[in-house]
Amino acid sequence: MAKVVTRFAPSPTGHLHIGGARTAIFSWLLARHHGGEFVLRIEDTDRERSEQQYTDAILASMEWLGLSWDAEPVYQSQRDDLYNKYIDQLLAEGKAYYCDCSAEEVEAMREEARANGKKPKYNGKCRELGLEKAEGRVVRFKAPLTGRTVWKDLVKGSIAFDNEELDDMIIRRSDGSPTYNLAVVVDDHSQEISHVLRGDDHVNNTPKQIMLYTALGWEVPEFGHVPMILGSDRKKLSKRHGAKSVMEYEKMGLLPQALVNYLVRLGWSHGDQEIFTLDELIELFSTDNLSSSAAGFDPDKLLWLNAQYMKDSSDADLAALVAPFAKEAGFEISLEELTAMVPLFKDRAKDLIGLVDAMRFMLLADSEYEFEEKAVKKALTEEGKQHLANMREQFAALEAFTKDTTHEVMANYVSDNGLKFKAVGPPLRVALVGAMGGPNLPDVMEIIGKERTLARIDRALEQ
RNA sequence: GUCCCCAUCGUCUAGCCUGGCCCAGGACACCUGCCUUUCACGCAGGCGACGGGGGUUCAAAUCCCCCUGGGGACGCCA
Repeated sequence: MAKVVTRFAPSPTGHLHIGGARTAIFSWLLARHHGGEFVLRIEDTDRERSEQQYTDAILASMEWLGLSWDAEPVYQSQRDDLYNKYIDQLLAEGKAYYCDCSAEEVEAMREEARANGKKPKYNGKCRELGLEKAEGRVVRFKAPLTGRTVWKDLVKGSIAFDNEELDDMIIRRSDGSPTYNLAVVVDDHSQEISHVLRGDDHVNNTPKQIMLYTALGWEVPEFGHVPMILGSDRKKLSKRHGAKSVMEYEKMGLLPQALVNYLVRLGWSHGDQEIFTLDELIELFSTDNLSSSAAGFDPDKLLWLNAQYMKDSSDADLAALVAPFAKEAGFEISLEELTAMVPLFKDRAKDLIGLVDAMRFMLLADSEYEFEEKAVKKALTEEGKQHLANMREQFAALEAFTKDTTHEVMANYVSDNGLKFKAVGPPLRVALVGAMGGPNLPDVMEIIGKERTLARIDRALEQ
């Protein structure tokens, strides 16, 4: 196979959404799998809606996801000369023509076609008029009137359109700027793109583009149209489904690898495997096992995957990951301390914000962590407090204050007094945690240390 | 309206091309139990699908046709 070059071509009119991210990932994987190149193109020809801040945000999201690109991004807004060169070429070769039909006229043609039970389209009025270049005239592509345009789609298989369905599209606007389909073809060709992977919504543009390639005498690239992502209810993805930008998932505390893994798995599979490293993905990826039907987005499964990645992270890595979230929540804590705490909590949260939440009682000062009323009532009874006071003395006497020694104190206290663990566990838990849930007590004590353990017991005794 | 695409558990999917190994496998979610001082995690089990109808065949989730349903596109947006 010739060199594989894929691309991702976002238009900077908003943040990078998960749908776009997914096609970007597929394109990236295809290139990496073949040892080819992955390039970026910013489709900013819509000057009204394009903004630099969105380009910056999209690139930042790409980086966060780990999708490296191989050359400086190309900006369509800076290539008018190139587009014009080819539009002029088509004009010179009689494959395009000037048209002076007004918007109202064209709209009337569409209405008429629709009334006749046809697909609404421009009727070719100026096609053979031989109009000269003039202010306010657009350039239209002289599309074939008969025949069929067919291609073998990488994900959907053979797709065919009757050329009769298509009209003479505008390739240069009256203000002189090129339109999307023209610009895309010129760019994909000039950037030597071999495989175009893009959203399903472009299927209808493909025959038009193929015609342009043919008219320009260029080789047609491979096309693959990835189905879109729907909400879990199979309806169009919207805000309330969690149709968010990549950036929002970053803010929620998702790991980029988990998001990538989830998105890839949504519409692509390799047998029963659910979790893939990036290297595995690169090695296994093929458009052959891309699904041709739309996929529903399931936030629960995404979270589950994220939890798996958190569990598999090293303590140091996870600590570095949560650090900004802890800070955001107002906690000043060193990376060392976080690294020590994280193993107790890593499998108790599904995202980094949840992780900070789980650690909250420990992060809070001894004078500030809160007691849950219900738990206090249940565990800090007179009897419970008595046991607490007794154990406090033994903890205080400990020289080495570790999870082993504290556990030993508890175990001995239980057996010496003929008690059940249930008699001392809950009160101590409420004393240290403020609630009934949480990690193993000796582990907690070892981390917060003797002073803080005693301080917390003292506070509990006052409840 | 016209054209294009799609159709397996609630959701993501395996199987479909190369019919029999599938009274359909895995994962998430859900339910039950186990583990545990608690909450999670984990483990074990359970619930749960080939959209409908016709063909072809000894045999169809798999091949063919029709229907239905869903999505997309029909711009001087991308």
